Amino acid sequence: MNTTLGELERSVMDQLWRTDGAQSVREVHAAIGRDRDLAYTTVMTVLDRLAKKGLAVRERDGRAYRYAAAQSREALVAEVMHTALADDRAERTAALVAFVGRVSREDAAAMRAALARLEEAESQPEPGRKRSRTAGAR
Amino acid sequence: MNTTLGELERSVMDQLWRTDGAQSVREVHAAIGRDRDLAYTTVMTVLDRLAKKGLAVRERDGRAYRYAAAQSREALVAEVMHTALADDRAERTAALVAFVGRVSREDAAAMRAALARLEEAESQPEPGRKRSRTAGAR
DNA sequence: GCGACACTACTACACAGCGTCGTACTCAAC
DNA sequence: GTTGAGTACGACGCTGTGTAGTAGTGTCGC
Repeated sequence: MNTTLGELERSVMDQLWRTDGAQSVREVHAAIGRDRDLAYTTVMTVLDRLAKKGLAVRERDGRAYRYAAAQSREALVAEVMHTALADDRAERTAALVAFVGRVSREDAAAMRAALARLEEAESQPEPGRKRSRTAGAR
Repeated sequence: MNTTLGELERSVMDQLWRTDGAQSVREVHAAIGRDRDLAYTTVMTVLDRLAKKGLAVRERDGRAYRYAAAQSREALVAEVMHTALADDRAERTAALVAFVGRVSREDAAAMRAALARLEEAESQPEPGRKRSRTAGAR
């Protein structure tokens, strides 16, 4: 899946993420159109392309379709970051080191916490304990 | 800077990274040409575009130019990963958590080590100690 | 000094992705 | 059956990328 989004595509995805449930083309059009003047069909086309790329999913609602983001924004970002990494072990490590080397203090703290939780989860593989854990999409 | 590379552009960058010093168009062409049959000027054009994008730097060498990668592969990967992250604090954190949540064991270890070194470097800001540290580009 | 060479600069063309719409077709409700 | 909302499909221009040819220019051997 090509995750390189254009500007309008990104705006539309933002709108999908901004709202919880699925939205009709008209709703997305209305929301996006507040800033930019776009034809209804333009938004429809973008939504259609997004669905074809797998970034959005759609469901029938009577005659119309309703669109929703296929995955949360953070999941997509994480995926992009992962695909940026090479396959080669040494190169992955080098890139990760370079990445970590320039994150902000807050970012570093967030990563430490996440890593700690990861370790914790691995060290006690009892399926009985129902930890809330990271819980992918919100 | 647009870091979305095409396939050939990526091959050329790989070749630049593979070798230490700067390379002439002819050298890059020869190296790339082992796998694919390309015209000399094709490679030259790509190298030129890469330089215009800031991904490669070139220096005169007599009549010819010699090209080298502007930054190490890991630095570029790290940059791509950074630009993937949003500006919004909460979103950054969420994305980082999602990212960390699906790294391999080795990746996690590498990140832990890098974070530890980061912390260590911050906790003792004595400028006297010349630590070798991560040493950005190689 | 001049021609052969080696390079670079400039230009071009096809194809794909994205922004942007228009038009035709299809149902359901009057 | 007419109308209105919505979808499907096609289209056009622009930009980026893969690919390469041709012209211009400086260097080197004779």
